[in-house]
Amino acid sequence: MAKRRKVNNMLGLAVLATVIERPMHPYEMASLVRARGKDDDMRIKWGSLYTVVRNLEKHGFLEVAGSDKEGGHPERTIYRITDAGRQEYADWVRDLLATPEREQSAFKAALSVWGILTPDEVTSLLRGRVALLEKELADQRAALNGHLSEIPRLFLVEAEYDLAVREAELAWTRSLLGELSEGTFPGLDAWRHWHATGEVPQELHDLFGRGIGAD
Amino acid sequence: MAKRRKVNNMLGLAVLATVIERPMHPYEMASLVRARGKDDDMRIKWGSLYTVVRNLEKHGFLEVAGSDKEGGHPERTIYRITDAGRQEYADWVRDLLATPEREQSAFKAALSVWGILTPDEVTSLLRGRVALLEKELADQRAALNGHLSEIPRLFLVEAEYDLAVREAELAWTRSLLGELSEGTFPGLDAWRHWHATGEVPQELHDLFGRGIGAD
DNA sequence: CCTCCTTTACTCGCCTACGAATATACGTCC
DNA sequence: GGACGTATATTCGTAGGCGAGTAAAGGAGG
Repeated sequence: MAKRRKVNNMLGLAVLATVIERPMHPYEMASLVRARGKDDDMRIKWGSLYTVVRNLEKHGFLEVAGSDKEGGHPERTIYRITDAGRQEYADWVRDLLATPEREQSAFKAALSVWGILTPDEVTSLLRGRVALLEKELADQRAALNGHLSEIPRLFLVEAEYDLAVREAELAWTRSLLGELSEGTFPGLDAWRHWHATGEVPQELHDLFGRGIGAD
Repeated sequence: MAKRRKVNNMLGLAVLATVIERPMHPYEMASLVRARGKDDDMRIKWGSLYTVVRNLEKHGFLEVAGSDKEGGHPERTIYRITDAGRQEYADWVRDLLATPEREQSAFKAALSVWGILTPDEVTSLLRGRVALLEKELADQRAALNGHLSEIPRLFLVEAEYDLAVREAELAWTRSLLGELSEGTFPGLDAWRHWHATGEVPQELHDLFGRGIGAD
């Protein structure tokens, strides 16, 4: 049901996942997440870290296990996960796995308004996107294969998932690009004409009256 | 380059996309976005709307075109897009189209820590996810086909994109689920053993010493 | 024509997110 | 050994996000 969590920030999940091992101070949690390469999944914002930890404590998912003053001045506070915290953690993961969430994508938003650019410009921009994506994906795939040789898949499924989804994105974009550059995308002329003359072509005209896309 | 925008909220893009047509007041922008079915892409948060509009004005992308007092008390302020606003709008769209952004997904985060659940529970949760996803996608596909019969594809690519990506997600999840339920996913026994006895299996043991996933 | 519900339209205020500043310890290179 | 860069740890300020509250207007029943 994707209920609203007391602590919603995904960084909180990373914190719980880390501190469940043993009590530690916030900075150490972040370091561990980073060391394990999971910071790629849940980008660490240093400003948020301490807020999130404090919130987790406020809601009883963490508790202070003492504070460490030796060495560094900044008096580090050590946190320990509580039973409620373990509960919340597992529950959260269950929820995330079971409930498909519609995440909003920037690219999708851009596609929904691409009409303000000319088809030719769009084509060239998408060509750039595809090139970048190809390169990124090649690197990503190489990195994954490298890791797979020393780490069990159990700890790498999220990377496999990410790769699969991005590959689908690439494939889709490529096919769209094909339609655009070969001129088979329907309405291309009207689109071009509209930008050239500023006048709305007949076939689009009535759509502007009511809301475009309205049922 | 994905530069940091003065106004970063995607709702701002929706606002610009709407107010570019003609001057209007914030509520009308939101209504139009909703009427056009684009609220699916950029979910409208009423609290954010006015903040975003005010910010767009502060940065010179919108300007006040007068205020309307007739009728409703709440004194509506009419905004008009400026040249800078048109510029920013096009620029923003260009940027979003050309630059693939790594969006962080909740599902991905969950997959990165799925190990705390037992493989059997994960399997059952994913089965649920797949079922939900199938249903949602069937609806989405039907809706898209319905729209395609009356609206040019030009205004529906973002829906096609979304569908394609979510179908890839479904396919990937299905295949993972296959491996899990047929027992072909590597390390299943170790995983199960770990949860049953609480002891870390040999093959995972050395991974916990250093950071898992560290290079 | 009075009541009540919905739609229109916006404001308020809390909470969160996070960049930037801060401050010490720890090497290391000349 | 002192100057300087980098890693360790945390606090602070504040802009922004957004739920919830407010309030008039329009319309539908009785």
